[in-house]
Amino acid sequence: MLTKVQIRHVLDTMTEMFPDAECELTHSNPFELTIAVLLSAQATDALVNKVTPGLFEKYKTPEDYLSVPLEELEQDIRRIGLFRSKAKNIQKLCRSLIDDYGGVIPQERDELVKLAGVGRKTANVVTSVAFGEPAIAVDTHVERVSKRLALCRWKDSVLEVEKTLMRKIPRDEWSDTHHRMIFFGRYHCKAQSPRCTECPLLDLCREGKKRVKVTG
DNA sequence: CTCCCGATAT
DNA sequence: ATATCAGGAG
Repeated sequence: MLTKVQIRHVLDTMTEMFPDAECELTHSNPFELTIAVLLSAQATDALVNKVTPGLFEKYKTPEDYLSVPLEELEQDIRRIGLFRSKAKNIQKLCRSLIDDYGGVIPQERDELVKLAGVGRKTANVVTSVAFGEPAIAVDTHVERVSKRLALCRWKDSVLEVEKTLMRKIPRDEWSDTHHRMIFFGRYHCKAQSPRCTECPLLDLCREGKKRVKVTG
């Protein structure tokens, strides 16, 4: 585990590398953001962004998503993958938005996670990006980067990773750090071929040192 | 824990 | 061919 000074160094380095890191899912309101994040499970942002422009043009309100047969919505999002469960969740989500929330995405995380297809990670993204509430959404990138850099323990669950990061990072830096860690993981500390040899954090990364020794 | 699933990189 | 992708439900 890293010291306080080392963690400060990690945060500052990521800020230098990705000063403008932000949500890359295209959206223009909280409802579109929620749909986009739901669709992004086990899919790349790039692919989601290819589908959502047409989707958001066709479906603008919860009522719109409920106005077509399930099979039609499935075909509209088929390219993203996991399309059957996602289409079903979208219609269930829209039904409860109309029935229980006045057709509007709720701002509280405890309410968001009650929506179909919305778990803790998606809820954290929505509260943070759409409503400006400090949060750290632990996705595959944040988990991988946190474990490689020993910001948390290797065996930690995603919930434990989130708690650890919230404890070690100042609250007013949660959202920016969260996005910088995603960029760092997506473009630099990648799952398959991480750029360890050109990494400014290699000296405090056990995983990177091991990897450099093996691969050269 | 398993299952859902197509697109893309390696 | 296989791993991975802004996970969540059962």
